[in-house]
Amino acid sequence: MEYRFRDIEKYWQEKWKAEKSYEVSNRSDKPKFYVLDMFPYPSGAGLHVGHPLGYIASDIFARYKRLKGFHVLHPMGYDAFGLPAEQYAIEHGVHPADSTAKNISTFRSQLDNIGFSFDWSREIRTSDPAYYKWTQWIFLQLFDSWYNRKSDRTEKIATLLRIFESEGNANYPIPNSQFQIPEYPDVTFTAQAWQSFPEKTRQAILMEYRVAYCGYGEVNWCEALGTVLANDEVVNGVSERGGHPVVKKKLRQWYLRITEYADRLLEGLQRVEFSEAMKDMQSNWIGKSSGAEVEFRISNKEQGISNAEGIRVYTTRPDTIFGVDFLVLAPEHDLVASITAPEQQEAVGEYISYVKSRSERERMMEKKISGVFTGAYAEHPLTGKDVPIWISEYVLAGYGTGAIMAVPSGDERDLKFAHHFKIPVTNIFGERFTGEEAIAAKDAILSNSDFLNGKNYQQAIDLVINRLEELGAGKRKVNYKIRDAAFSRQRYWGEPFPIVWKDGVAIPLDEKELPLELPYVKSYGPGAEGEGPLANIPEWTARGLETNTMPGYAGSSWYFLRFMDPQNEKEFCDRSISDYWQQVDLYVGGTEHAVGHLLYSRMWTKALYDLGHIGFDEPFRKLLNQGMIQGSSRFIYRVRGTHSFVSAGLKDQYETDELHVDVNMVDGLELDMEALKQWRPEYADAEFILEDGKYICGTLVEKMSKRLYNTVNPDTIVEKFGADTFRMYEMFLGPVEMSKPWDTKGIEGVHRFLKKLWRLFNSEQGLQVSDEEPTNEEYRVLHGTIKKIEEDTERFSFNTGVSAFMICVNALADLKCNKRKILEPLLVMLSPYAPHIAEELYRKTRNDEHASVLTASFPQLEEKYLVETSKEYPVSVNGKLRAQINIALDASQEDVQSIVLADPAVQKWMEGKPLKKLIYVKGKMVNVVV
RNA sequence: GCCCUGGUGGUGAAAUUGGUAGACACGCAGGACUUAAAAUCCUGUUCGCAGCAAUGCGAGUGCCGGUUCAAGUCCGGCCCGGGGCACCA
Repeated sequence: MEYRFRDIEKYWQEKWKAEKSYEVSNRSDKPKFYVLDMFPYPSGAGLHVGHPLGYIASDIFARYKRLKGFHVLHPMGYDAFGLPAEQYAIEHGVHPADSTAKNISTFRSQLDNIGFSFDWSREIRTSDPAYYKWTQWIFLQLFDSWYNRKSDRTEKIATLLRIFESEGNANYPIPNSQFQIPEYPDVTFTAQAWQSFPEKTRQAILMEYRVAYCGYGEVNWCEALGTVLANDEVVNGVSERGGHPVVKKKLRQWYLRITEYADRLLEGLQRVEFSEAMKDMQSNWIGKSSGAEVEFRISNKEQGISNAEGIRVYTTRPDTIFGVDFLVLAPEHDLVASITAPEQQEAVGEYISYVKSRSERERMMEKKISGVFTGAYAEHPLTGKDVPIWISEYVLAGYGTGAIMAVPSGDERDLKFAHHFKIPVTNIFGERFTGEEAIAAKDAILSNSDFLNGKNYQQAIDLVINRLEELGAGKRKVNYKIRDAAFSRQRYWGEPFPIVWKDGVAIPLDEKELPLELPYVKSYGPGAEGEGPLANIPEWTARGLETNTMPGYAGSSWYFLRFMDPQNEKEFCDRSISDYWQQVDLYVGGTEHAVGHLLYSRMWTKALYDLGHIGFDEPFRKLLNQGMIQGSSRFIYRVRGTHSFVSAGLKDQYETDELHVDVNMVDGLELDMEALKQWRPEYADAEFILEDGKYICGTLVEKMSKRLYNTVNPDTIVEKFGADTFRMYEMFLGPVEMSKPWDTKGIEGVHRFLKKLWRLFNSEQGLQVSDEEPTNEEYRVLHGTIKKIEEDTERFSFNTGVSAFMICVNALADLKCNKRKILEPLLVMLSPYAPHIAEELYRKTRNDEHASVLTASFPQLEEKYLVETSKEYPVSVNGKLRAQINIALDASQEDVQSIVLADPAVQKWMEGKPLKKLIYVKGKMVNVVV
């Protein structure tokens, strides 16, 4: 009987579904294990062969853990809110809810084809009101919270109110916010003052503390998409999606105060198993640096402002303070207008408008040295000397204080600036500084620096900060690059905010009013200036409802919790259930979410933990990043202005245009010319210039994308070879973490392996399984495989795992072994990798309609079958392989020595030279040194 | 520029703590079965040299050097590819 994979796979997939084989309860005596994939955005393009890579890996691991006796939670759902569905709606008039539902059903049928063990009864969609009710609820918790720096926890606003009422805010200053609204006080107030504030002022002050807050801020505005984007959605000054230009704009926005969690987000990284690269990416994004804030008093007496204001700068190198030759302010800095000398007014004004005219992108592309002198001077806090104040675009308003002290001898950019504007440079590094290159190294010894002379960075930094603190001119300061996360989008297809605006005050909806459902609209056009489509709905605006919606990462920041208790209508997740499932033990997904989704969900988890809703503060215990499967594109070359296409090897003889063709029309490199003619009308009358009678295509590895005609649909692979072959082949391609181009060549090898396995059981006469007792050799093959599969699966080395099965089956085929006691454990081990064939054969060997590998256990390893009594050891003389000698495994060092030296082959190589040393590495080799 | 990765046959890749480099598979070459094809099976396949042959000798994991009886693996310096960050003071 041949291996009829289509029938087998169809049968088992239906059986699993009918019997709800993969549904899992929330209670068990077994230890738990939670395996989760980053859930997909259901795009219109459907799945290509790259998507399932991670799902297959996680499915193998989930199935493996079940066999190992764990109670495994392995759910799947859809990240269903997002921009592409809305863009599609604008272009095609299809409501996002409809196109999303359609896409989901395509995804589902594609996923079902591959035989995953997801518990579909737990499916969630972030766009489902029953789901986003709780997204809105969590938002309300964040809105009703503040971050208490003293306790280092998220706390209820009520505790802050009590503090304000009893002691004012002297001990709890307004968190560093870039969004202070001028008409409200950015000051400390007493308890009495608080009592006297009108409600509106109180609310405005509270807003400055809330974890989810609304404020005016510079945001990344994308005109083409008509929305605001988060920092991680902007790449090189253009939008990540679509590549549209992005400009800075001041708008009213919702934010998450993730900056308050920066230290805990860093600390938490030490407690999770993420790759070093991932941890680095997150730490760099958070960008913690420590240094000092130093105040320079303005000394330009003629302007009469010397008494009040000073310029605060942030520096990580306060030790170089004696090398300060000038200060530089960001052009947007608040003090620029007030300190500029009359004679410089015009130049400064011109410079500021020049900077405004430059887009973010231009600024990044061409790093020009530019700037202008303000005419003002500051007083050096230690030397009292006058220091000129400049403005330049290389100083960013958003980082530190928006002002720097420039030390040209210690900083490359400052030196270039000094050279460009011919500002004299003070040398504080003695001979080491030649004037050509700045000395940034921390081991440099300071000179020309008063009390810091002869000191290095380590020694000087404490001395100088202490001195500055004594003088009241500076203090220790930690800075972060991370910004509060923009949390609102001027879009339709997202969660509505459960917020009503009344006289400029944000009032949360009552919990009972949730979910606040997204209204059905006919037009998705933007509202007035910076407002979303919801602003066009009279009933919506009449209630004063917020017209922005939440960003894509809102729903995905907590979905792993909802999977634990997906149908709960009373809570987002029952505490006793989340106490059972705890963290996700294995989280599988791509690296593209390193600084977006992964940071946000970590922050939400910490907030929910602080507020007592869950019992753990890191969502993901271990993260496995699967690589991308890239497309291997194929090109044809059209001779310019003709219908002739020239084969790749001859294209240099013509002037040609390179055109993508569908990879599915190309076998290896050879084009199916008939298929091309049928493909599109413009190719119907194509002519070909061939080499060796074939048309050879050009190739390039690039991203797998419909647009490049290099996508391969898993359905076609499954149709041709079966799901088991597909699963094993994706794993066989290489380590899961690695990116690699898809190449169908080679899938035959895996398919052959499954056919060979099938033949071990089946001959023309039907099933042939023997109850004979296996030989020791057969047991050795089995137990060697058990050991290997267990080790490989545990360390996610699925590619070598697949190889181990091949080696095992080859050995059993050579031994003509069809013994039940060998084959059954083999099938159990194989079932995570190739579940359909394993089930089919297992049931047949058991001769029991109800037998299933799903209720089996991973076979127990019996070490005795791994042990051999003696072994052929390689013997090397001076590191060169000279002989193979059979040595008993329990032989002592002395025995080994006499056996080895007695061997004629070894004697020949020693030729009477004295033995210096004999190294016996057990189980590996023997090395004789002469 | 900074940080993180990786570099091994014609190809995808193995080698878990330093211990016979190239497992496993693709491709290729030859053979068996077959009228033929498909399917299946067997043999060979890092490179060079010698031999009818089994085999022997030499070289070999990006390059140069070091540690070690022994290095793909550890250390130092360089070259190249991939990913991330980028006027972050």
